[in-house]
Amino acid sequence: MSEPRRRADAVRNREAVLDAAEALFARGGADGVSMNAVAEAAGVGKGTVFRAFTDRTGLLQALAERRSAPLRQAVESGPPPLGPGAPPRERVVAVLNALLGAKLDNQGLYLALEEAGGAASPYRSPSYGWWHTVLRDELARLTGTAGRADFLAHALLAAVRADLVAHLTVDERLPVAELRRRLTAYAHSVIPPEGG
Amino acid sequence: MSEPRRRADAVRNREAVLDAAEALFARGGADGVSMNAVAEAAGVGKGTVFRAFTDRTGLLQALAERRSAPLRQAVESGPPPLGPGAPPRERVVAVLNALLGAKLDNQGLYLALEEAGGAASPYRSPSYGWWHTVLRDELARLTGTAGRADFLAHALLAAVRADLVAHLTVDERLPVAELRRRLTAYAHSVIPPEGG
DNA sequence: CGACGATACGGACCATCGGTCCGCTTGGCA
DNA sequence: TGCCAAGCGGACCGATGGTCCGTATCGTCG
Repeated sequence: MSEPRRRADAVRNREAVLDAAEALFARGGADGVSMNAVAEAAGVGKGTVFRAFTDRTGLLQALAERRSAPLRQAVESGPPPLGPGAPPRERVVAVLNALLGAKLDNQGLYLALEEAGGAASPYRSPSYGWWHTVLRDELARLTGTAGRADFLAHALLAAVRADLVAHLTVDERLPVAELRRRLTAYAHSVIPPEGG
Repeated sequence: MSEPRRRADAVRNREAVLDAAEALFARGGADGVSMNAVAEAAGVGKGTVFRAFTDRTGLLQALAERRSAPLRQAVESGPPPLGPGAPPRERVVAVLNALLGAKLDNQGLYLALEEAGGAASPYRSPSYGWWHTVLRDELARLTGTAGRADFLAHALLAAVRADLVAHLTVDERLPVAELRRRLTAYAHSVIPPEGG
């Protein structure tokens, strides 16, 4: 069961690749961030990148994982309203807004991550499952049927998808503050009241 | 201003390509439908495909256009509840359900269409704009502020995105009837009441 | 400390894909 | 019937994700 021990240089390189890729996404946006570019920026061979992350999707997921770790931590065990304990309505809205924030920073990364189809569909990533579970469980405390909470969670997450967010802020030039306001209003109107 | 007249063989070939591509998507799903494959299946050179449709996105959009023309027609000038005239709530729900139906048939096509990023983002296609306008205008009759209706329309459309639909029906094995029920319930709960 | 096997490196290499180019063919009009 | 613009097709191109394998390095054990 124990992991077979990783060599020191492998660990070091993995970190370097992660850093380089993060920088590339932060700087240029989504385009131009090819695996070749990442390897070069990290000062590492291409094979090294693929050994560390299996494929492009693996790299993107690891990257997103690292970037959103604090947020997940806050949701898992931080103080309300993000952490457990707040009334369901408030917590769901807080989580959605936090997620929106993550997509706004890291636009390039999340665009790349959600673009993939087939086996790499965003819906198949463990990360999506995690967020969906959090929302669903919280919503289940408000709605009668489980199926309802389940679909509602999907719908709410769909409203903060990276490409929609990018479209609204970049193409339509909707100010971020306004976007936040609309998302919040929408979420409030969607989430059923306390009385089920 | 007049279109420069198209040669007969060009028209014929265009149709052949459309048919071949449609068949490919209907049969195999999204994968394997490369431009090369389409050209070959149509019994036509690759250059011909690109002259007729400019690029891959053009082909996909033309394809989707053709497949959904009757639906658009029905929404534009058909009988209620899909056509104009029905109460906003019912019409919006009807349109969403119709859209869901279109994504369920033609899964491969819509998956391919929504996968694209960058300049070919689904949100930049005229088709999306059209559906969004329809929903927004209808919703605007119910909500106070325009911005609210606008975002709500986006959110509702996001709930029937091809990859989400595929995830629910294929991965989660959610029966189509159940999906329809949940979508309808969700839409009803989201759309503000008449007095809104 | 030396040596040996497992692990990792790197970049040449490969297959595939969307898209372009251009010499040849064909349709349509006078 | 002859001319020429419109169209054809498939070889070709550049980029990309992913693989392969000879070589270098790590870490351990005697």
